[in-house]
Amino acid sequence: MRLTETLTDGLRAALAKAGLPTLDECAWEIPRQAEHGDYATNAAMVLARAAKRAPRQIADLIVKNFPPLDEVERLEVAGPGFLNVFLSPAWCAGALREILAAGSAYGRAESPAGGRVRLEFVSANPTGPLVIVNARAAAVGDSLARLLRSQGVQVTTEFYVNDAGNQFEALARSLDVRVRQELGEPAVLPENGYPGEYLVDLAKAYRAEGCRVAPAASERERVEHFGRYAVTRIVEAQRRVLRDYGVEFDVWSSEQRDVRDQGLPEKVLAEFASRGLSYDADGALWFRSTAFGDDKDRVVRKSNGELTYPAVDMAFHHYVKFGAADRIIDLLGPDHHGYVPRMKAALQALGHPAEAYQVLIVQLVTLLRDGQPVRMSKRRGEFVLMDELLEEVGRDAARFTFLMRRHDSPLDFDLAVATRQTSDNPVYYVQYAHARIRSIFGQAVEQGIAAPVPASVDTRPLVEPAEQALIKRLLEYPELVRGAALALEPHRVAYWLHELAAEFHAWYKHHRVIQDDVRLMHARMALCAAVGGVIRNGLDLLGVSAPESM
RNA sequence: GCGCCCGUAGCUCAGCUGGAUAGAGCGUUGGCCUCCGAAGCCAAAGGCCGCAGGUUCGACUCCUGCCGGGCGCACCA
Repeated sequence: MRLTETLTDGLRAALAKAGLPTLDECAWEIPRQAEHGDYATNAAMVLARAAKRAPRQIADLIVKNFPPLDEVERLEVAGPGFLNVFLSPAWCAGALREILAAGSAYGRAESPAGGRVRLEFVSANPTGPLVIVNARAAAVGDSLARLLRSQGVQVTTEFYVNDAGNQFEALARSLDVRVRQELGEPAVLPENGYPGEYLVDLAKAYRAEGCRVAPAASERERVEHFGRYAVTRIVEAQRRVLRDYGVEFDVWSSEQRDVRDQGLPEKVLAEFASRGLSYDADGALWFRSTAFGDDKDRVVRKSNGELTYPAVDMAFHHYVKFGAADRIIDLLGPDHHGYVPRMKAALQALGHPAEAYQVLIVQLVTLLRDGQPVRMSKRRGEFVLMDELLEEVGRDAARFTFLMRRHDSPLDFDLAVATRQTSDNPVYYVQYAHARIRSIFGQAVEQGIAAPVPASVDTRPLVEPAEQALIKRLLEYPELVRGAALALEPHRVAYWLHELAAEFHAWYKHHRVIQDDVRLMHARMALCAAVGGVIRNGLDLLGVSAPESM
């Protein structure tokens, strides 16, 4: 059971015993000042109105009636009515052994009961290579999946390939032109074509593989032929870069194969029609999204008979995603946020609760080098590519840097800082703490010192304030992970790890681990092992490695 | 014009769903390696939390209105 749950139970028992009204929710916080205890709650102040008594009076009653708990050394009432809890050092010492015993399971939910979540991210168009903002979305999405899974949620990660519609056609025609150019034929890119160098390379590959299009192929067949080839190759390349980044998707969905070919958009339109949620106007078919909070109604079938993109996406969400999950989370770029209300409207119209569809906006990334904006390469018609980023700064530094920021806050990514292998770079600071700990154990082995058995370590010698603080910090970890998963905010884990590393480095500087006092040495080795283990668990949630040495 | 996001130290950003005296990194200044990894540690300086109201025991946090920045407002995707 989590510590705050135990405390809440104790609080409720005290309230009952004192004849006070109970509390549905109890917020525990970790005070900034040590004098305010290890945990504090404002429960007495919250109850003041319902109980018709002064907060401090209620707090006093709670203290008097609080059941004795191993966890708690003493309770204090402070300020306007805060209830401050001081943990028992003896209990903390014992808890350290439990952290060690739990190992990689420490911080994971005990019971797997989190429902099924469909988590879509990156989903870059199959019209070119992945760029830096895709790397950010990949880091956030993958870490979210890890976080949610650690809390017992069944997560399916998904990359949705938009291999249909106008841009598919534009891509196909662009490749068609490039192939003709390879053959020495005069051909120019269409108005909305893709000018990137990569299509020239793709045309070369196409030729080299001896591919060809039937001479008698119709326009329609040419588009299909070149479009399929281009999408297949580009998606392959995207998948490869993501794999190098440590991100693998459970599902790669295809707009064409999984939605359009299944006739799902028509089914959704029929559904709308049968419920009176759509109407004809100006030769087009409109979905009455204003009935569900959108600011204007939306076209779902154009006057030329084609489906609009949102119509297809609504079908995808309703049938495919909700067909396999209770909850949908989409990570979108800021340019798509105007699109959210209509999707919400559609899903509510189709009977899904509003909270079952969540959208996280992953903001843009500005690339800097030593504080100066990195010039986009106009010649290539491209930005900074994700594989270039990985090559330059590496996977761990890239991921950690992205996860040091809230996803909805625009990010300045300084290549020079991320590349630098110094303290400027938070990822090395955290990894260094782990490597240092491994190094201590390596040193111990060299000196013929056996590591203590976690379950039987006497942790009582850990009496230094810095040691008590470290243990308490480690005890926060499960709640931290839970909170980060609940809020869908992986950056909390990154920050917390940085704090833990800082506390460890400071303690390490002032306290020797390997020494003559064997009891103390074993206790400190246990502490080191626990810190190292938690750092490893935390980094794993971020998809960042915990190196043995650096 | 309407909608969404963002204004916190010189810079980049946290602030745990409303708590007690505002946090970190970088940068600046000054210290620390005969001792388990100096990719480290210790210390100093640095703030009208954009502005003004409101809600309450209590606001960086919630509400309203301004100011400033970003992004959206298609029968594009």
